[in-house]
Amino acid sequence: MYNEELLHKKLRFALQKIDIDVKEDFIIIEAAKDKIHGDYASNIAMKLASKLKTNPRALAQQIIDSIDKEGLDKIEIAGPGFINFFMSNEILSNVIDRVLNTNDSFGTGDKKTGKLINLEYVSANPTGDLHLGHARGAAIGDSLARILKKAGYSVIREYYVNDAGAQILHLGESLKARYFELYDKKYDLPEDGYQGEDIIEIAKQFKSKYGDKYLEESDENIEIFKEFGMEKELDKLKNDLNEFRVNFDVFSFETTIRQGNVLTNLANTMKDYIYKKDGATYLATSKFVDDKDRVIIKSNGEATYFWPDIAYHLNKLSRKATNLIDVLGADHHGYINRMKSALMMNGYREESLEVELIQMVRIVKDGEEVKMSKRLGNAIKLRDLVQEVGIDAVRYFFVSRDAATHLDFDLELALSQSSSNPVFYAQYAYARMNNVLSLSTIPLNDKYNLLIDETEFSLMKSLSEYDKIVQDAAKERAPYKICNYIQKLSGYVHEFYAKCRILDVNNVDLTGARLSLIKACSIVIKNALELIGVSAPEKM
RNA sequence: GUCCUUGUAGCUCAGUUGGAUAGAGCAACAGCCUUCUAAGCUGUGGGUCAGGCGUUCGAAUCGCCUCAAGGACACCA
Repeated sequence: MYNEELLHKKLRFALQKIDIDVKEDFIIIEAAKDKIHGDYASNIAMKLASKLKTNPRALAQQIIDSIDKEGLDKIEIAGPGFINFFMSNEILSNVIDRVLNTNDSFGTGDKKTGKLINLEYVSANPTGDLHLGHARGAAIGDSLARILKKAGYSVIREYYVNDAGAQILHLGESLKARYFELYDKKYDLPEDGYQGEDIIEIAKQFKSKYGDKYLEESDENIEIFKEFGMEKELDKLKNDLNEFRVNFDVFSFETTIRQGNVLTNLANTMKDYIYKKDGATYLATSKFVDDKDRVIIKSNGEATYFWPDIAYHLNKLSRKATNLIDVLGADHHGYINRMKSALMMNGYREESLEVELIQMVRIVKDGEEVKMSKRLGNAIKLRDLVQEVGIDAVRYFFVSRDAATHLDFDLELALSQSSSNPVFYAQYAYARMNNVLSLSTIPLNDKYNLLIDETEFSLMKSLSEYDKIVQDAAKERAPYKICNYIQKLSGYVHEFYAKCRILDVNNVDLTGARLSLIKACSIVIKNALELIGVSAPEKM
């Protein structure tokens, strides 16, 4: 049980004693910002006073009188009615043993029963390399998956491949054009075709597999180009993502989803909301939470992206997912309510789908924005960026801020190995702790009453916050909170390191206790870095 | 025009869901290595929390209005 939990419980019992019954999350314990306010504080007396129309300080006194004071050095009323808690050293140092005993699994939350989260992210079309926008979605999606699991949720990580649309046709034609070029034959690159270098590379592979077998001009062989191109592109995506430490449990293909008469059946079950107008088929999403109806089948008979995607979301739900989370680019904003509406037509709650919008990444170079276009093949690729600045820096950079905020990616800063990068700060803290531990021949001990320096208390309090941070980050779908925590803990580590000499052969007891403390710190830093997919180097 | 996101120190961002004197990191300046890694630490300066009105014991946080930036409003994906 961590400190906030303990105080929470104490407060609830105290309130029960004086016949006040409140909901559990009405009680808020917060870490005090200033040391003169103790270690933790609660505003419960003020919140209750306005409800019960009594004096907050008097109420606070009543609560204090009836609270169990074990483990507390002091408890006092301050300001307008805050209750400040001063924890005993023994309670504060409990966390060290808790970390050392649980090790890697420290911070793991209780299993959330009856919940299965399906988390879809990246889902980039296999028509080219991943660019920075995808990379941010990948880093955030993958980190979120790790955090949710740590917090106790069951998670399925999923990638949706649109292998049935016009984009793949363009890919096939672009590949065909490049293949023809290798034989000095002309095949017009379609206007919307892909011009990236990677297509030329794939064309060479195509040639070495099939030779000149598919050089006829007819349109009939386009399928073979589509399939070959997609397979190669998808392999590349998987490789890049894998190297970026981003993984998936399931790849779902559009062609598989709409196999057989899935869409016909769906049209049947949803027929009450489907109508024809101007030769197109519409879905009456505006009957729910959308602001207008949406086309599902164009007048030329082709399905829109939306239509099979409904089938896909229903498919995910049919696999027992209780919560769907889509990590999408901010430009998909208009898509949210139409998909929610479609799901509601099928009897699901609006909340069964949650969308995390990833705001645009703007690339800035020489003070000016660099425009990206995947089609023209001039986009900054994830692979290139990773090669320049390393996986750790890229992942940390993309995750360290709220997904909803715009991200200016300064190309020069990112492409130069810069010591101002916060990831080094954290890794350095870890490496330092690790170095001291490896140098020492003094055994760890649990004489934590010897740890009385300010910086040591900061570390202990920081460690005991970890459980709560993990839960918060999971609940709010906010991986950046882990980064904030890492910075804070690393800062305390550096402060402690600068102020307190750890290894001292003349004081084995204190040294042993300090070694236990820094061992715990190194475990938690590594643990937290793992949640955002960043490595913890033993040496730097 | 409607909707979404954002607006906090020169720059990049936090701010524990309404709490106490608004915080970090860069950048600037001044210090700290005979001792476990100076990729570090300590200190100084830096603020109309975009602006206004309201809600209450209390607002950067909640509500309304205004301003600014970006995005979305397809028989595109």
